[in-house]
Amino acid sequence: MRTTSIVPPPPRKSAILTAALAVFAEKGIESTSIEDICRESQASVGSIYHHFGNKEGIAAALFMQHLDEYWTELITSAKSQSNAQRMIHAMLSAHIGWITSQPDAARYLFSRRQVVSAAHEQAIREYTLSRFRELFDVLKPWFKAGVLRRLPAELYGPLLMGPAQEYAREWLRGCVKLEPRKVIDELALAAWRSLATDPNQSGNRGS
Amino acid sequence: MRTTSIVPPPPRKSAILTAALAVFAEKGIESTSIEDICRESQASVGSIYHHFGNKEGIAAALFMQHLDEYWTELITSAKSQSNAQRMIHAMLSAHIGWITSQPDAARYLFSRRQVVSAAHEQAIREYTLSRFRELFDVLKPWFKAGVLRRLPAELYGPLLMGPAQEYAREWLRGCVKLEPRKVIDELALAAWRSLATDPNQSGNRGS
Amino acid sequence: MRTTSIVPPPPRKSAILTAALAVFAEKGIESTSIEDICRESQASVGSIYHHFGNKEGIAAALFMQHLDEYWTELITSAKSQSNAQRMIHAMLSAHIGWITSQPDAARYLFSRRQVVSAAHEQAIREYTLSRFRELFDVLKPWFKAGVLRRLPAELYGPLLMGPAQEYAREWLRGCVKLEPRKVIDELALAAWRSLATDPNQSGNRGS
Amino acid sequence: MRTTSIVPPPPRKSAILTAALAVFAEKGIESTSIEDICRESQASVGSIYHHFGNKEGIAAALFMQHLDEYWTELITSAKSQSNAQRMIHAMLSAHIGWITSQPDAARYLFSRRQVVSAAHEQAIREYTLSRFRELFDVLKPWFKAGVLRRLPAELYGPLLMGPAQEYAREWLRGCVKLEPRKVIDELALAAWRSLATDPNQSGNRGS
DNA sequence: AATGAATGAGCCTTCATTCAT
DNA sequence: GATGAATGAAGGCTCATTCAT
Repeated sequence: MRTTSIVPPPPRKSAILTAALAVFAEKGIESTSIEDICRESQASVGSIYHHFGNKEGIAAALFMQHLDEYWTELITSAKSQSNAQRMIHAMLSAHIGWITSQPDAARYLFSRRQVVSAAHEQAIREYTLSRFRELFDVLKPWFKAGVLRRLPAELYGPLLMGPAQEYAREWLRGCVKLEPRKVIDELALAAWRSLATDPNQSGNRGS
Repeated sequence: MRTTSIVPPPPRKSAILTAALAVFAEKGIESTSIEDICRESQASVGSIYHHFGNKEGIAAALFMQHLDEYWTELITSAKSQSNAQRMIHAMLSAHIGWITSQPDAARYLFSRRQVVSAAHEQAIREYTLSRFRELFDVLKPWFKAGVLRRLPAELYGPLLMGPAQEYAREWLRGCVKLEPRKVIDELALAAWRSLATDPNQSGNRGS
Repeated sequence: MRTTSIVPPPPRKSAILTAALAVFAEKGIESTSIEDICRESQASVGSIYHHFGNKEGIAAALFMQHLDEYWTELITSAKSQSNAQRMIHAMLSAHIGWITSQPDAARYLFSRRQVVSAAHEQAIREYTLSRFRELFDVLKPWFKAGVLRRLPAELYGPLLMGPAQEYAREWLRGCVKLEPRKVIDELALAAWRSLATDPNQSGNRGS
Repeated sequence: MRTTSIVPPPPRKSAILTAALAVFAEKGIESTSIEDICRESQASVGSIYHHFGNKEGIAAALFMQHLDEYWTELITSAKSQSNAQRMIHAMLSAHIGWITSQPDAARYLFSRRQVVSAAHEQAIREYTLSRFRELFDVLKPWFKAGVLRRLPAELYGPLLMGPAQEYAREWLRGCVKLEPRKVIDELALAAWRSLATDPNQSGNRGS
């Protein structure tokens, strides 16, 4: 009886994705050659094209995978709290945590405005919008209670995540010394103050 | 005697810069070929190399030129105010105003993480840092007066400009309907709340 | 006992041939990829290689099969007549008829100079020559009787079939409106006039 | 004073065309790689693309150039005669002569159905049609005089040139021993008999 | 200053073919 | 018999850059 006690090498397809992420994160999609990915993944050119069709196929698969993980973590963390201010803090914490634990994925998703094809661009936008709405539903009670401010929809993203994104971009580029962990509270505070009706309240009102 | 005693910039050279900005903004530096710039500028390959040495030469010249214009505008606007909150508002206003009036330059500077060569990268970082300090000097009185909060240096950028940058990126990509003008007050408020010791104060304390 | 004592051709194998003919006829052998044939035939790559060894194997099998059908029809039609002019007419009729009823096969055989490998090239040439001789034997009496002209051997093909081939090529390319049926008589007449000793005779002399 | 007594090497562009013709004629367009053309022409890849845009660009330029030469020769030869039968003979003679003197060009134009792109295909068809009409004008008097038969337009090409084309294809493939010169009279006779109202007349009627 | 022909390394992609299951 | 993952050589084409004029 074979028990395959040795874990089989990760199937080619995922090896390619892993390799691609590393190289994409380092040099960007455009500057990454297929050969780079071959070298890093130990796969042949043919194999890559067999699984992903073309370079953009890899980029898109990678993007969707990590985007999904990111959002899931973000929303999960929000749902785990029952107070507006803590929710916001949890999200910022999750955001910074995700970036810290998966810097390559973060670099790939956020650090550069990667040009995934127009077709995928659309899919990504729709996906993002739907997750955003999901997140909004979680926060809805606090909007209704007047704890969080009513604003033009397109401002929520920037106010909530803008500072964190700006910080993250710098950190991911490696030119920031300040530790991410020590920054969460500040970023969360900024987001809270920007979004709260009364920035001095703790957000417990309503509960 | 010539009417203009100062020799006007050679029309070719500036035509090339103008063309380059347009194409760089649209497709990014990497995806832009010299031929693209030829087409757009009506100049020949040789002409471009004669004036700029190589592609990176164009990119760098363009980058420094617009980065300088941007910072000058930002700092000038800050200096024109004598109240912390108004300073912050003026800066956000200048930021959004600049982006609105020069979208291509903004796209080139902010929308993608453009890879200008390592050599210039360093120069750009130093330049940015020095202008940042200049800006800080303008705000220094309010820090001393306790109106603005003392924070880790690397957080000021994100808190002040993060939301605006995040919004601008979206707007520059063309997928935001909300008018930039209508957003300034909110972004300024968010920055103020994030940076002020007491977000409810107007920032006049101290003067 | 099975109803059909002769094992029917494996459906896969013939499905592959059918698919290959369609694609070869449309794009030519060289421009057809194995994957094209897979798509068209619903067979897997492995299956194709199992049955035919390689691409050329398919091309050759297909070529011989249809070449054989073509010649058989041509010769049979000639044999069915007992008068030189009618023989020629019958052949032209068979030629045009075959092309009309099997345009893909005709396109494959005639429309382009398909490059089947040198090895098969030789086999094809020999086969063609032998069938040509067979055809000649049928016409031999009329040569002996002086009804048909003695010419350099290599001219019989062109004089007999040249106009029809030229017409067929155009028709197969789809840029001819004139109906094939209406053209047979003319082509047959041209062939007759070209080959007959006395083009005004009907070809009955001698019988 | 430099007199450039040595003839300057043919400019790159025409060297490329010459080389391409040789290789295309030998292996066909599809089987010819750009590298083949580089080797044969001593030009660099870049040079080729600079002048012709892509492989098809070379193919098209080559095709038009030789097609034009061919037709010009054909029509000129027809115009030089004042008798229908001699005209036909002259055309066949020109056809065979052209093929003999420029076998590579002939192989390229006639031997295989080369796939020049759909766009050029159209241009070629139109060009051919216009030259065909030109040729027709030369023959028109003999049609009016009843010396040449009225037939469906699409049959003239096949009847006039079909046998010659068929012969030429074989000769160009190198598998015909019969000398082209000795064949002209026969091909011309066949064409004459096919097209003449009375194949036994010499075509002088009317003059 | 300006032009554009020439260069050649390098990139993305295709494709026939093999082979383990 | 059938499947499809894997391979890697080869091809078309792009592009930054040089240089003679």
